[in-house]
Amino acid sequence: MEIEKIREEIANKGLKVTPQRVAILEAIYSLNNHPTAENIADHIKESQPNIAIGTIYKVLDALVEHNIIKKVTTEAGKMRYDGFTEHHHHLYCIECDLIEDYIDEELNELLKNHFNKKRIKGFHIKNFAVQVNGTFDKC
Amino acid sequence: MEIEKIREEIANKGLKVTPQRVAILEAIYSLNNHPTAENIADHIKESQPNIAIGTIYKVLDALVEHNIIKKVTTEAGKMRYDGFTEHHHHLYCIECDLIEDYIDEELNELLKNHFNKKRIKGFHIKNFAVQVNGTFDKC
DNA sequence: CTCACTGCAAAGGTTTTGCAGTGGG
DNA sequence: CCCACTGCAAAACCTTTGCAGTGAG
Repeated sequence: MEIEKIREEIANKGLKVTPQRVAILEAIYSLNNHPTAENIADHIKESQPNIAIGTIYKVLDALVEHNIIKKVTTEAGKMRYDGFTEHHHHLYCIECDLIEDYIDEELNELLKNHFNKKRIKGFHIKNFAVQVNGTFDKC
Repeated sequence: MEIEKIREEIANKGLKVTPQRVAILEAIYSLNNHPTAENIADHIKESQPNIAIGTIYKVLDALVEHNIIKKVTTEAGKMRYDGFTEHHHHLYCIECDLIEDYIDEELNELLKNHFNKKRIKGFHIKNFAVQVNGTFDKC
C-alpha cells in the first residue's frame, strides 16, 4: 500500500496524520506478520530514529480504537497487531512464533449457520474466530 | 474433585506431591473460571499463607508442562489457567473479563470435517479452538 | 492559534530468575 | 539421603502514565 493511501486511511478516521503514525501503520502493513510493538520499533528506527516507545503504544492504541488495526493475543504474552481487519482466522505455529491470517469464507458460513441453529444459553454472540494451531512447512 | 484424586493426578505425571501444588490445583478446579496467578494466590492464602508468588508461577508452569492444566490468553494481557484439558472452546465476555468453557462435540466434528476437506497449503494442523466473543446475560 | 500528539522518563504490573534452604520419595 | 521443590528478593519485561514541549490542521 502506498503512503498516500495510508495517510488517507488515518485522516478518514479523524486522526491527525503524523509522520510517526504513518511510519507505524506502514510498518504493520509491510511487515505483514502480526508484529509486536518492538518489531515495529525496529522496522521504523531508520525513518523515525527518535520515536519513543511510549509513542508507539499510544499510536497503536489509537489505531486499534479506530478499527484501523486489531490486537492479536498469543501464549507468549506479548501483544501483537494485525493490519487486516476483516473477519478472519489465524494460523499459529507451535514451533516458531509465526502467526498468519487465515481467510476462509466457507468456514465463516459454516460457523454462522452452526451458531444460528445452536444458540448458547445465557450468551449473546458478537463474533468468533478460529485459532488453528500447527506447524508451517517453512519452519 | 477430592484431594486424593488431585494428589494422584500430580503423582501420576511424575511430579512430587507438595502441599503447594495440591493447593494450587485444587484452587484451579474449585474456582473453575480460568483464574489468574493472583486469583489463585488469593484463594489459597489461608491454607498456604507463606507461599511465594514465584512458587505459584513455577507450579503453574510445571502443571502446564505436564498437561494437567492449560494456559488461556486474553486481550487483557494476564495469563489465565484452565483445569479442563479436553478439546473445547471458550466464550469470552467483551464486557467483563469472564471466560467460560464451551463444549460442543457437534462443532468439533463440523470443524474436523471442514479441515479434512479443505487442507491449508504449507500448514499442518495439530488442533484448533473457537474463540466466541459476546456477552453473558448475567453481566 | 490551539489542542492533539510526541518524547522522555518514571512508574506500574506481571512474570522470571538465582540462590540458599527444605522436604518428599 | 538426594535432588526436586520452595521462599525470598531482585530483576526482567512489557506496557502505561504524566508532563512539558511541538506541530498538524
